[in-house]
Amino acid sequence: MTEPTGLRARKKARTHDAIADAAISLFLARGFDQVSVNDIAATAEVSKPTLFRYFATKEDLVLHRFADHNGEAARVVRARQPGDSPLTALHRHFRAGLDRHDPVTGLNDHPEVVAFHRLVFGTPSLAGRLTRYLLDDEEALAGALGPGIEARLRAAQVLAVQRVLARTNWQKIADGRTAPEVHPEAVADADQAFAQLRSGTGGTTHHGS
Amino acid sequence: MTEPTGLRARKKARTHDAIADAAISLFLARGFDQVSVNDIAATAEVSKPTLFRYFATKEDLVLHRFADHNGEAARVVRARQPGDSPLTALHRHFRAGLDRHDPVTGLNDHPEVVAFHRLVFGTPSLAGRLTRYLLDDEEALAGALGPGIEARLRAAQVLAVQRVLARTNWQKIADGRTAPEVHPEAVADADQAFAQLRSGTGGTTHHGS
DNA sequence: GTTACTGGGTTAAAAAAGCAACCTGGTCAT
DNA sequence: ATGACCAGGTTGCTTTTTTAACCCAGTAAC
Repeated sequence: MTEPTGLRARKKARTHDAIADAAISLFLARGFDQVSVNDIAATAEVSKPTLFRYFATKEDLVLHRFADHNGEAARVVRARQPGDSPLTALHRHFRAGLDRHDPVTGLNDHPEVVAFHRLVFGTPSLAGRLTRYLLDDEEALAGALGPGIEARLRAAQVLAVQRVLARTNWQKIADGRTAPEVHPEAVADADQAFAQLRSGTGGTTHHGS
Repeated sequence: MTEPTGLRARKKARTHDAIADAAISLFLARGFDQVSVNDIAATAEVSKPTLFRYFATKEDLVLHRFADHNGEAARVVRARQPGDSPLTALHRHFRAGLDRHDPVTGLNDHPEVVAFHRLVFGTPSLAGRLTRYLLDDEEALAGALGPGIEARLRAAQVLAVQRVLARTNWQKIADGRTAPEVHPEAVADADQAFAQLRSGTGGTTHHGS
């Protein structure tokens, strides 16, 4: 199961990281629009075509971290334990993210993470493209939940709820509070949110239907 | 006059250095014959064919430092000031090497350099190949000195003398003395050696003959 | 109102690197 | 002596990267 660690793969990963690191650090230092892709390529010591072979657009240089999580909700649903409803699995997964202070939950007070979030939400083109990622995620989740309009609706609701939860947590962090301090509220909010989702669906859709 | 520093050239230089550094440090740690080229390639994180694209033989992994100086004597002669004899130019150059403790003069007491010399002279295949480098150097110097057998003879004598000087200096260092301490003797030895060379040739061959 | 620059993104060709398989010459068992 | 193995070095093929040139959109200068 171990993916082959040849020279090629190792160097590819390093190049990817070098580009991403150069991009993020330049963006954080000077702002998204004040950095050209040429600057990034130069800093990462790769050519421009190489940069675009690793990242399709300038925005993706920032958003690949979210892209890595793409389809995660769908995966969680598909990999859930027999007997668990999709919502239960998603709830557990979000809760686990909270516990490990996963940045995607908004519950992370590392200065770098906070600055990163400010960068994303403070740059229109980034925030814009981020929503497109969410749409993909939503579509995948819908596919995992089943066919028909009902699944799509529920998928949209779930992701909307998660977005609000993350945004709420991030806001509290941005106001200067610490992650451990906010954690209990975040858990309570999540519990309430998922309970509300469940009431809407009745929680009737179980595995192996 | 600045040589173009493109990405390609920079990365090539880095790869070259990475291989050379990996090789030297492994050789110093375990000895020439106890290290395989596979080890070196793995440590430098390149493939074996790549290693051999940069260095023709395993020996060259050690000797490229000498190879870099290849043809130096010839260059010195060709670039000498008008009015200087070849011997004067070579003498001045050797003297300058002494003053800056250039490792090729043997007058360098840095532990790494000493260990490097011990490696070279203590490994037959290395010492052997080193003489081949000297032969190339000799041929180039002969070409710079002029045509005919006379130039060849003088070239051979010059390089032989330099080799003895370097070896003498190195021996004193190997005996535990410091480079600054040995420096005056080294200068005196060089002066005497070049004086002797001059007496043999009469020093009559001047620039712009 | 062109002209010219800048920035995001692409293309084609050539250099460089990786990989796997091979050749050769030694050494060491059986 | 035969066969297996290892180390130095090579070969052919594929993937990756560089390079330089280009396209298109905005925008500042004249």
